[in-house]
Amino acid sequence: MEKRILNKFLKDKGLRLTKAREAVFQRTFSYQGHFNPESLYLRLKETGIKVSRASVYRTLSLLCECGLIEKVRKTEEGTLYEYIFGHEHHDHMHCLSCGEIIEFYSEDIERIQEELCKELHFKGINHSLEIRGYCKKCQKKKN
Amino acid sequence: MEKRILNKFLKDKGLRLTKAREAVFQRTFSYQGHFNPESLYLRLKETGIKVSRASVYRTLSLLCECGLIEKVRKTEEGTLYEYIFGHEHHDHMHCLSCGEIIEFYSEDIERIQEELCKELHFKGINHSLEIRGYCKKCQKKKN
DNA sequence: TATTTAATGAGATTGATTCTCAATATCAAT
DNA sequence: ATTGATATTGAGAATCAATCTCATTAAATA
Ligand SMILES: [Mn+2]
Ligand SMILES: [Mn+2]
Ligand SMILES: [Zn+2]
Ligand SMILES: [Zn+2]
Repeated sequence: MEKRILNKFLKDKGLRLTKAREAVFQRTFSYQGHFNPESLYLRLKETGIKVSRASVYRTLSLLCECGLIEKVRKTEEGTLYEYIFGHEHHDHMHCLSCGEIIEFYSEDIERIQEELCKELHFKGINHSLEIRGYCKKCQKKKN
Repeated sequence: MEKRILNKFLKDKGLRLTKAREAVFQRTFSYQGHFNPESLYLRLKETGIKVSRASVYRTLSLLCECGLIEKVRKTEEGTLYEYIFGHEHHDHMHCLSCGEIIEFYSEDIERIQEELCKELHFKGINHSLEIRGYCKKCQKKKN
């Protein structure tokens, strides 16, 4: 399914489905979650697949363009991406201790945001909400 | 008032109130809003005040530590900071066209977040909510 | 003022990302 | 399958924010 989307996207833009792109795509898909370009690059390398960093970056841009993945935010370790195809929109809680990311969704928050936009004459396109703190596990560790 | 906080902070840490720090502090204060290190550095330079980039970065770290400013997020143009002393917590709408930043606050959203954290056994420390889209002005331009 | 120690600036370094460009792979027409 | 047109690749250079190094300078205070 994702492949179909990618194929159409590439064809429409006159781009080719090459081995490098295929490899990055597979690996991206295998994450089904959050990742950064460097870790993806290294995992490809480990597997013995030779794809240059440049191609990794270039392919991730394409995957963003066609809506299969999304930039989440910039971090100290580089841009965090997320595979979003088939995932509903959601927001994140981010554990400052272990890095765990908990996904959540609140209809109420979404609705209130829309109301606020209307009030302020702002045309909202998308948003990100990140709550930073400590996950259950890390709270226990501290005790 | 801010000066008093800064002074106490420096004294407690055995740090000195130097010209470079004073200059960065003044300039930071003058923003009363969002800025990045490079723009601050350039504005200092324009004014004929000689402070190195290194000192700008070092001083901004201190101002963060003592709670007068806060990192908002990393952008293509570097880390975005915000002067927060005396500002209540708020979130942002960010115009993708002109860059304008609209600040807003919703008690309801804050409350729901707390509820969600409780549900998910997450200890929330802080959060950021950014709504991206188009401001009133930029919506008009398009028509 | 002299002494001690923190702070500074210039420039090197790091790390993520992008760019360059010659070599290569892909595709479609033959 | 061969050819030709063109998109893609990888290696390494370039860029840019941020940090680090370290010799020199400035603050604090006795
Ligand atoms: Mn997610
Ligand atoms: Mn703000
Ligand atoms: Zn944790
Ligand atoms: Zn605007």
